[in-house]
Formats: sequence, structure tokens, C-alpha cells
Amino acid sequence: MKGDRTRLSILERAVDFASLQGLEGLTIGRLADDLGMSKSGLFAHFGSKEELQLAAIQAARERFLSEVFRPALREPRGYPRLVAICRNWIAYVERKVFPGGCFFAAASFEFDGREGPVRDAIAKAMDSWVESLETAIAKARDEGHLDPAVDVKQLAFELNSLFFGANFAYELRTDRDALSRAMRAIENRLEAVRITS
Amino acid sequence: MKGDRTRLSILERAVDFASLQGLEGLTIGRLADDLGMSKSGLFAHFGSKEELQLAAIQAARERFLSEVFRPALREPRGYPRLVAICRNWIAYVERKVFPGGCFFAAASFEFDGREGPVRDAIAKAMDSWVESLETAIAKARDEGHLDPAVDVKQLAFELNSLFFGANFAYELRTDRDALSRAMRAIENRLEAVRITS
DNA sequence: ACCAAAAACGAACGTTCGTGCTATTCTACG
DNA sequence: CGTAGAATAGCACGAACGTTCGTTTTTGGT
Repeated sequence: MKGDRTRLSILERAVDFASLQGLEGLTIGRLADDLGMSKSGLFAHFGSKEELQLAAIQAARERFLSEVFRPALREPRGYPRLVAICRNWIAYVERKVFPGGCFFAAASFEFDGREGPVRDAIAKAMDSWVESLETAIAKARDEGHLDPAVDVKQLAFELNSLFFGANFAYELRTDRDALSRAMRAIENRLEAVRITS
Repeated sequence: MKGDRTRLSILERAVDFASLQGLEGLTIGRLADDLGMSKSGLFAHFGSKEELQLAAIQAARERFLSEVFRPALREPRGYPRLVAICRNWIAYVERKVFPGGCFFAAASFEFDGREGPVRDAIAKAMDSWVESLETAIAKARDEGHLDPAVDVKQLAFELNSLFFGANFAYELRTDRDALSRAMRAIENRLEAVRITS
């Protein structure tokens, strides 16, 4: 179906737009103009702005997974894979996978004070991401690469915080050193609980 | 002047609104309704929405300083003051000084992809905040409370990242443990470079 | 108590928003 | 090919947006 292809290309642009202007600032008229199509033609693909937002979140998730998470699965289980996830995250900001910086960091701070399905979808996506991080840490521990006493949730919290801090300093403050600083902090934190036999 | 009083009460509400709906989602009509005054009456105080946003940023800055930074000045210079700043930051999220979570974290991620005076004002406010953090660290080092070899910018980056991570987990994920986790990470990080004589 | 100045109001502007409808164009299968 | 059904366009709507303007109310010094 042609509609499916169109829908996908709409969502790709929608995700880019949203990373720059926010999910609420994402507007059907501007998006349609940018794609050279009519408001109503675009609108018909989703039926409501909320559905467009929800679809954009899923599309962003897909892009994120294929840029950050899935490539890391090529690395050996345990510590190497955990480090690869972190490295990929930093690279994902540097390569501007989303032109306005991390889509999910922006969406998280945009919707944390609101209610409704969009907020819930973002919260769910972030829960799933943090959970993946925790799983990667737990696997590294179970493989004997990390101190068995490591606090999995605590470490995942700290790594994720560093990701957000990196995105902030890189995007808003245009601090060129932000990403290397983040990577250094991550490596130090991981080395502290690493077991090298 | 009565106008000054009105202006201040407008800004207090504007800042609360913005922390919930974003600085762009902050709307003159809704704000006027909420305050029981007319759109045009409110508008006249600022002359444009952009001026309202800029004034709201300054008002938020004032609230932040008096809740987080200034109280810490009562603590002795050096390590105690640095820890007080961190503690106050965590408490400031817990006490919901801004009802939608940290105003500046939200504004940073909302405007990092944009251009113009509002973005610049936010960037300036954040530069100044990070600088204050760096100064507090440098003072603690100079007082002999921290390892003289401590990387000031690196440590400030990491502390700030943990603040953002705490706000994220507390507000979006409604993780009750987020703040204690952040505080634990901060304390561990500071203890690692502390000099106890 | 008066009166100029300051503050607030009410109505309207042009624009853009999301959303419905109906008509037209395209697409893909028989 | 032809044609049913999908895809897109066109147009209109009501609401909300920021903004302007002329008028009315309130304020505070004399």
C-alpha cells in the first residue's frame, strides 16, 4: 500500500520536528507543508493529533532501538555489551540521530507535569529503557564481570542521569566537551564495580 | 505602585504554569483566567508573550536562588556549603517548589533546539548555575576539603547530571526512591574526593 | 475632594490550531 | 484495461492564540 509508505515518511519527519519543537509544538499544518501535502490528507492517516503523537513516540522508539540498543547486541554478553550501550548512547547524541537532541529526554521533561495517554506512552517507553539498562547491568553482574554486590537500580539511575546531563550540556550549552566528560564519568563509574580476573 | 504588585503575582503564577505546561504552553488567556483578570490587562504588563516568558525566567531564577542557593550560604565555606547546595536541590524537588518539577530542567529541554532571546536567557541562567556549582567545588578544594587534583568542571557536570536524573525519575516515573538514590550517588561521588584530616 | 496618571477592561483583529465533511485523484488487482 | 477502494485534496468550522485599541475604573499625591 502507498498509504503505509506515506505514513512512515510522515512519522520520520514528525519525529524530527518533535525533537526540535516538542511533541506539543508539533503541528499538523506545518508538518503537512514541510512534506508538500495537505493538512487533511496528512490528518486522515491518524485521525487525531494525539494519535499522531503516539505514533511519533513509537517511531522514535524504533529509531532509538536501532541506533543505540540493537547494535550493542553484536557485542559479547556482559560488560562489553553494557559499555557498548553507553557508547552508542553518547554517539547517538553526537551523530544527531534526532536533530534536536534526544527525543525521549525532551519528551520526558515536556510531559512529566501532564496527564493522559501521551504522557503514559512516554513514561512506558522510559520505563522500558531503564529496565533494559538494568537488565544489561544485571547480566554483566551474573556473567561475573561486575561486583556481585552492585546495586543494579542505583547504577542504572546514575548512568541514565549522565546521559541526560550529556544531552543537556551538549544541546543547550553547546559544550563540546560534554560528551567526552559523560563518557569519562561512565567509564569511571563502571570500572569501580568491574571485576577483572 | 499597584502595578508592581500585580506584576509580581502574575509572574508567580506564570512560573508555576510554565513548570507544568512549558514556557511555550504558557498562554496569556489561561493565565489571565486563572488570575481572574482580563487578557489585555495582563498583556499590558509585558507588551509581548516573549517579554512575559523572559520575565518568568527571571522570576523562576529568583525563586530558585532563594530556595536552593542562598540558604546554603549560611553553611561554612567549603565542603559543608557544597553539600548543602546539593541537599537543597534535592529538597527543592521534593518540596515541589515548582509544581511541575524543576522549571529550569524543563525549560532547558524545551528550548535547546530553538533560537532567540528566550533560549538565550535560559542558556545564560543555566551557565550561571553550573558556574556557581563549579565555584562551590573550587572553594571546597581551596579550603583543603577536596583533593587538590579534583577536576572541577567534571565534578560539576556529574552533580548536575544527577540533579536532572533525579527530577526525571521523580516526576515522570514517579519513582519514590529517586531522590534518595540521587543523594546517595552525590555523597559517594563527593566522599571519593574528600579530604578528611 | 479633586484630578492626572496608571491600571484594567472589553471587544475585535488576523492567524493558526485541530477537526469534519465532500470531492477528486490515484493505485492496484481482477 | 476498468473499476472498486484507498489516498489525498479542498474547503469550512469553531476555538484559541497573540495583539491592538479605545474606554472605563482605580489609584495616589495634592
